[in-house]
Amino acid sequence: MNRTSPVKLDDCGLVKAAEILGDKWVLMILREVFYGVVRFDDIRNEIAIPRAILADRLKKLVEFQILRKRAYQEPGSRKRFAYQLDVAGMELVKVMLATMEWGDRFLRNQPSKAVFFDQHTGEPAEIKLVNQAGAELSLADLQVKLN
Amino acid sequence: MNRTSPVKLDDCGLVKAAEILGDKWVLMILREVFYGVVRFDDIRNEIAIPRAILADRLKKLVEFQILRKRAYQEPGSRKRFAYQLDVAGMELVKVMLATMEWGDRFLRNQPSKAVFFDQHTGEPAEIKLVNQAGAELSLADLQVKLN
DNA sequence: AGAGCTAAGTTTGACATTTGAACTCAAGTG
DNA sequence: CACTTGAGTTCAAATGTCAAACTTAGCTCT
Repeated sequence: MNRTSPVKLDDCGLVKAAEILGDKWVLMILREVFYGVVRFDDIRNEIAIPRAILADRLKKLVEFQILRKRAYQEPGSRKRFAYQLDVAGMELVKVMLATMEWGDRFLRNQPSKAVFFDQHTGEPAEIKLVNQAGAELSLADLQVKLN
Repeated sequence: MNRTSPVKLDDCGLVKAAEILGDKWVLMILREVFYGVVRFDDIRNEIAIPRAILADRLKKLVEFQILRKRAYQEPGSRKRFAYQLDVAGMELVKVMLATMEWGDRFLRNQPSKAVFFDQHTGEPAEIKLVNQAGAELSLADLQVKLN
């Protein structure tokens, strides 16, 4: 039982992350982009998000270099825009997969419809909390140290 | 470039998770609880959340069995309530740590103030995306299969 | 060249949520 | 018994969200 947390809000990555990722539309947009749905109207059709909100959130995601906006042209079609994963976006893969797994397990109570594999070996890929030896840990095994 | 995602919204754990975790206050409340700050007014002092919002979010978190509300009594003090992690809440550890790491790296651009260790061996604990052999994978190594 | 279509937005005004401040209420304490 | 404290509720004002209508630029068709 602590009365205060050991890390100040300004020094906490989770707090900073919450300002962007703590929004249901942001998470749903990112889901689409991870699945390769990258155009304004395609995203809108998928998740039924209001246009103004989608425009606003995409702008934010681009600002934070989670997505980048690129013009592209399909053969025989006019120029359009695609919102692709930028560096910070690609590195969200662990957050996204951990969240998806948790949601499947505790909110859907069903095995995930989408399973991810190492495309080189064909083995299933997993998110794990491990020590240096590779042994899996749970919350109770952890200890915090401060820098 | 896909026009639609391979998984329907209703079948997606991430979409369900977004309905709860897609809220900045929920993430900040959970941060506090993970750090052992578990009382209404203590949480409020830490993160400056409006009372009405805190009451509302705690209620939701209890409904979804992420937290549970317990009366307890400190010696020489009156009865109070604590919001502790429930089953689904403990299993959020990977989501929380992955999010914290990402925030430290891409939004703070600094090493995390809090580092987590395996308390049995003293080794640092890490969140990893791995194949069955334990080799680390990145987004580009992944392939999706559908159930 | 002009009319029409389409992707990607912006604007609008109604509706819902959030906010900070004030209030409540029950259980101890001096 | 008056006072404090933890854990909320209630309230009006500010802010955010929504669906529908509008805008704009670049093709395409004739």
